[in-house]
Amino acid sequence: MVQLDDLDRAILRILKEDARLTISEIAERLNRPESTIHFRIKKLQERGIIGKYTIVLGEDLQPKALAIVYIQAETPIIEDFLERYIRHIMKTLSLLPNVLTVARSGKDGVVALVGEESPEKLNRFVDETIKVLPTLKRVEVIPIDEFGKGSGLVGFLVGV
Amino acid sequence: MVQLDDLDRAILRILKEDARLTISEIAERLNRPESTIHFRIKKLQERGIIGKYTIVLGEDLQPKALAIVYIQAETPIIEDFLERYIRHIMKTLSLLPNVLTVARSGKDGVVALVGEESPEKLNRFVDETIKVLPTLKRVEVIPIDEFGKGSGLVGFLVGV
DNA sequence: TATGAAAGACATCATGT
DNA sequence: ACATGATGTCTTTCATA
Repeated sequence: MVQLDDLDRAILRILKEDARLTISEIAERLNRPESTIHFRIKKLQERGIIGKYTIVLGEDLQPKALAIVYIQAETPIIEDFLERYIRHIMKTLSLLPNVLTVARSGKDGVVALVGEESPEKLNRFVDETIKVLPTLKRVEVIPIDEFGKGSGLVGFLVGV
Repeated sequence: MVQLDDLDRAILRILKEDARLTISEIAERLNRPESTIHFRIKKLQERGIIGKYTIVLGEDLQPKALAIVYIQAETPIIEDFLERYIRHIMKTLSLLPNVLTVARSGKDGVVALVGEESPEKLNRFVDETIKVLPTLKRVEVIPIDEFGKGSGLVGFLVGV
């Protein structure tokens, strides 16, 4: 199992806020020697607790209108067809730049997080790209109007 | 407007992959002088196109079972009550560590991304913490079983 | 595992093309 | 936009506890 002490957690929280702080700065904030911070971070990386370092893009590049789209396919006679059809939908959606996330939901479902410049474009996208997919039992669109927690995820997901 | 040329985009893509690469390494990959890369990155930061540098936590710290939970509140006689009630729900959920994201959806809706160690715990959480909220018209649980795109978001959102 | 010190690598900045 | 060089800072390593 994963064992983290207070120092590890403190370091992780600081890096989450700003991964570009230097070891010396972190050391200063936590009142520890640089070599200790360096050692801990190295271990956290080796243990895979720090998965990777990345950037979050700013608001200018983020889509202004977001929605979660839940798709449910009709259950066909042949079970194997459903499986391949779901995979196909996921693959297709994944290739679109305005589809930020694609995930499977149960045997016959797919959820996607979709972003567009405006609510109108978003609706059009859903109508013209998703609702036209054949043999869908259900398409549910859940608009996202304002984040209360985790708003950073858009800048994290959006591509260039 | 946001204007990015190919070099900017190339740099952003590289930093998204690994924000700890040195300027010299990036310069080498893109066959450009270090000074140019340094200049571009500085500009990207100043322009707010690079919002922040952060870390993504590894799988060990991530919840194994995920679901999107969509809550719709009953529309009350007094309009202002709905507004405050929705805000209250969002605030409450935001404080819970296993609630990774909270967002508003329309006038009467809240969407949350919830994570737990196991599907059983996840169900229990939904039953005991969400479904018990008063005056809900609807609670929809969309399980997330497997990511096709954007899987990194869990490690990005999870706390320590 | 923690620490201190020392060596090497790096970012940063100024200047000029 | 690119090149070069000077400077100071940071990372990294290693010896020691």
